[in-house]
Amino acid sequence: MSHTLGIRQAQKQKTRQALLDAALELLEGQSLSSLGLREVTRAVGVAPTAFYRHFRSIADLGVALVEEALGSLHPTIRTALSTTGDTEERIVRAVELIAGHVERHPAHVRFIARERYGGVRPVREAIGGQLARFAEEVAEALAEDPVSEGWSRDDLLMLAQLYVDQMIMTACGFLEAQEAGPEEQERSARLAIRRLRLIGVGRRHWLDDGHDDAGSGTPG
Amino acid sequence: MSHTLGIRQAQKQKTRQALLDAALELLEGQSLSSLGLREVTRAVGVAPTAFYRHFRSIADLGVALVEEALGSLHPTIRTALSTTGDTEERIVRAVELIAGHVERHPAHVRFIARERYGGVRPVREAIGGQLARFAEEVAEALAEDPVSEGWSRDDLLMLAQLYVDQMIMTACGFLEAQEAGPEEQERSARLAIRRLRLIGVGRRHWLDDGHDDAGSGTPG
DNA sequence: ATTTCCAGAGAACAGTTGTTAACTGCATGG
DNA sequence: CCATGCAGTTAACAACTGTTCTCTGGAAAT
Repeated sequence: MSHTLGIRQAQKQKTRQALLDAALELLEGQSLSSLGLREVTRAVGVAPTAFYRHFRSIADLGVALVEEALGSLHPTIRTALSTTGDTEERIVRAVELIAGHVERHPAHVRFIARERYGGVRPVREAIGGQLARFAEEVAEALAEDPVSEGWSRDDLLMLAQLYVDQMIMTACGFLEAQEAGPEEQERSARLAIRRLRLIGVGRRHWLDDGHDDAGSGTPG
Repeated sequence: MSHTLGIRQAQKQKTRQALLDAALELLEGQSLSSLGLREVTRAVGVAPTAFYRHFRSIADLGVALVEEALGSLHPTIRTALSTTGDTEERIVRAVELIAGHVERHPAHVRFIARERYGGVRPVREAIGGQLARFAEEVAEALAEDPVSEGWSRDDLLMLAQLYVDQMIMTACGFLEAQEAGPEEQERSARLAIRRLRLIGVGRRHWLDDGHDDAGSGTPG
């Protein structure tokens, strides 16, 4: 691992990264299923056949892009979840964190939003897998919160998924607001905060009303 | 309107509908931005040039598909919102309604989910416009509910959008569950119900805690 | 009955696509 | 130092794309 990889491998990874970058840029104006192999190689300035040295197909490249866009986000989320503070503070912090991420990696966010239900099955599944991992991490963090006392594992996961979906929708909102001026971004932020607030209120009062759900079926 | 349109116009509309249907079917395996004009006409069994008699471009056809998929949904939603009953009953009713719609028009739902953040700008905007209309209708219905006493117009719209987004995500869940067996559909339904329940709890306790938000800025 | 109109057909255009094959040059391992 | 491996090139393939122009048959209007 610590061994500096040779000139050969280094150059290969460089072109591979160039392909990924070019693809991501081209994807700002279209979907993955319409992205052409030649289109990508042309943008990089490399022969079409060179593509096959790195990816089996465009779908394969798409999966790699998912890894790049979401894979590195796990530690960020973990640290964000472990920050202490007032409920309100944590909400604002989370929204700011999302806003920052969208501002720094807009193309990545757009790609994920676009391909989450996009036309390329393997990519869809890759994104779904990563989001499921996020949800589990959030659920884990929620479980350690004293507010979650008495919550079933199922309900915790439900709430975690709700938070993950909310995170994505907030990111999408910022993305749309980004090309509509800063005052729209501000509006998006305030909207996201209020949404999270409302979900938080629901969370704190979840066990107040009786939830005699006969279908939950998790007696353990 | 009541005038029976001539043989000429009738045949034209028939071809137009055939193009829409064929496109929708082809879109189950790809995104709109990769759908070819010739691909569609070939599926219908018509000359490629005939396409231009009905649509200026594929994007134009996409917008027409949005109209078809979402336009007819407004009355459904309005009636669904005006049904009376217990909070829990209404939630279950709503989820059942979504499940039924997905089962009846899976291709339409898939299309909307896929193109909401898809690669074709006019289609994205058409979907966004329709969803905004939905949100306004929901907000209107919420305003008449006694639970909404004391709510600001802004907060009502926030909640309405949350419900609309929830509707779409529930529909997407059913779509994914559809190709995974009935027990997965059941699971999706129960998950959606609990989500709506939690949001409902948050709604009922929204005004309990003080929300001295200095940034809302809607004094009028 | 005759003219007008127009949905759709047909052919052709220049470009594009993914994929195969055989190649070249250079970093690498023995 | 020399042989091997392999990233990237070149050329060619059949198939496909959107768009234009010209044409035709039959419904509609006069």
